[in-house]
Amino acid sequence: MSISERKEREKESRRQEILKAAQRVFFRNGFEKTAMEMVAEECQLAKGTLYRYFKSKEELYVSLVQDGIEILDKMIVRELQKPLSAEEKLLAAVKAHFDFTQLYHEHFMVFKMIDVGALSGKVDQEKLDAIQRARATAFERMKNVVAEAIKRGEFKTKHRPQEIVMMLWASSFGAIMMCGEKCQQFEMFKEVDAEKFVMRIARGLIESFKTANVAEEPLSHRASPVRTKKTDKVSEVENEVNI
Amino acid sequence: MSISERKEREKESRRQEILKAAQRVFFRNGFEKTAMEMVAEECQLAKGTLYRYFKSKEELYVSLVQDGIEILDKMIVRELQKPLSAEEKLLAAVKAHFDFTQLYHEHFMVFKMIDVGALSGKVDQEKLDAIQRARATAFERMKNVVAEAIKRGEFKTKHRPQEIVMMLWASSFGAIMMCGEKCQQFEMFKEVDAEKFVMRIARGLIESFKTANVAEEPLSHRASPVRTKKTDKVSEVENEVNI
DNA sequence: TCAAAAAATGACTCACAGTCATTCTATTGG
DNA sequence: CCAATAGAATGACTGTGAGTCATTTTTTGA
Repeated sequence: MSISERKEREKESRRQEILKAAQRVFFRNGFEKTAMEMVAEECQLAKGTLYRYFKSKEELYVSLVQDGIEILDKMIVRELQKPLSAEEKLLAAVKAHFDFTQLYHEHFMVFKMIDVGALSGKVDQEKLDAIQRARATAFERMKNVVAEAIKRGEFKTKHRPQEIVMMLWASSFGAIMMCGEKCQQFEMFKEVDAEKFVMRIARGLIESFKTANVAEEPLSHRASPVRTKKTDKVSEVENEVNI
Repeated sequence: MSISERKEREKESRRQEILKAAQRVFFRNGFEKTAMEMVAEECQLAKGTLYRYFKSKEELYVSLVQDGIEILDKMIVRELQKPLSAEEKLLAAVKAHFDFTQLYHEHFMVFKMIDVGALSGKVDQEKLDAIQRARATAFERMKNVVAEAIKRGEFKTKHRPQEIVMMLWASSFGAIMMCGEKCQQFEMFKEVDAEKFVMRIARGLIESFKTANVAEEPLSHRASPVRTKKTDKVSEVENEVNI
C-alpha cells in the first residue's frame, strides 16, 4: 500500500465529495439551471478543479446516476427472488421499475436525457457503455424469467424472451414518461394514476403473451431505412386529405 | 383590407420566411448546435430581428412543428377513413403515428424534447397548449374508433376508450423512442425492426382489449404522491439485497 | 416633403463552459 | 531541516452564444 495507494484513495474520495455536492445542486436546480460554479461552491473547490475529475458538465451529470442503476437492478432482483409465478414476477419487476422512477426521479431524468439523445456526443462512450451494461443486467434477469416461463409452458408466445422484455420495457418507459410532471402536453395523463396505468399496460401485454393468439411475423431484423421523403414543405399530405 | 391588413400579411410572410430558414438550419444541425446567428444569416436578417418574431430560441424551435402536428393528424385521418374494422383502424393509426416519426423525425425530436420537459418554462404556455390541442385531435379520433368498437361489442374491455388510446399512445411512444438512433443505450433495440416492434406491442395490447380477461381495477384517478423517501445516499436498498 | 411610427440593425451585455499559466502543497533525497 | 520536484488546486481568462436596446432605416400618412 502506502503513498501512491493512499493518494489514489484520496483522489477517489474527493471525487465522491464532488459527486455528492453535484447531486445536491443538480437535483435541486436541474441540469440546465445549474452552473459549474455552483457545484464548485457547494464543495468548496475552484471550478477548474472539477475539470480535473470530470471532463465536462454532462459527464459529471451522467456520473451521478451510475449508482442509481445499481439501485434499479437491486429493486428488481428483490422482487424476482420472491416465490411467484412468471407472470407475477414480471409484473413485480415492472412495478419495481416504476417505483424506481418515482423514488429516484432525478435519476430517471438523467435516463430520459440519455434516451432522448440529449447527451450523446458530450459524454465518454465508455461511461455510456457502463450505464448500458448496468441496465442490461436488470434486463437479463427479466429475460430469464420469461425464458423459464416459456419452457414451462406458462407462456405460449412465439416471441423470443428478449423481445418480450423489450416490449414490456419500452411500453413502461413510454407510459412512465407520459405521466411525468414535466410532460405537460396531455392533460389527460395527469388525471390518471400513473402506477395503475403502467401496470395495466404491462398486464395487457403479458396477457397477450400467455394466449398468443396474436398473429406472429417471424423474427425481427431491421429492414432497410424507411426515410425516403425529404420535403422541406408540408406538401403531399397537406393536399391529399381534406377533413 | 388595405394598409394594416397588408402589413399584417407581410409580417406573417416574413414570419414564414424565418420559419423556413430556421427549419433548414435547425434540422441540419440540431437544436443545440444551431446558433441564432446562423438562422439570421440563413434568412438574411439581423439576429435582433428574429426576436421581433419569436420570443426565444426555444420558441422558434417549437414553432417549427406546429404544422407538423397537422400532418400527423392528417396521416391518421387518412387511415381512419378507410373501411376497416376497429382493430385494423387502430393498428393503422399506430402505424401512421410510427410513419410520421420516421418521415418527419426532426418533428418527432421536438415532441420528445417537449415530453422530456426540456423546453418547459422556456416557451409560452399558449404555444404549448396549441400543440397539445392539435395532438389531442388525433387522439380524439382514435378514441371515437374505440368507443364505437366497444358499443358494437368488437372490444369487450371495461377500460374507458380514452384510457385505451392512452395505453396505445404511450406504449408506441416508448417503443419508437427506444428504437431511435439517438437512444444508443440498448444495443438490442438496434437489431430490431422498429416498425414491427411497435406494431407488435400495439397488436398485443389490442388483443387484450378484445378478450378482456385482464383483471380490472376500477377507474383511475391519481392517488396521493408516492415520493416519501428523500435519501441523498443510496442507503436502504444498498444493504437489503446481496446478489 | 416631412414628421411620426414601425421595422430592422448590430454592437453590446451577460452568463456560463471550459482552459491554462500560476500558485500552493506534499513528498523525497540530500 | 532544506531545497527540488511533482502533483493538485486555483481563478483569471477566453470563447461562445442568447438576448437587449439605442440607433438607424424604411414605411406611412398628412
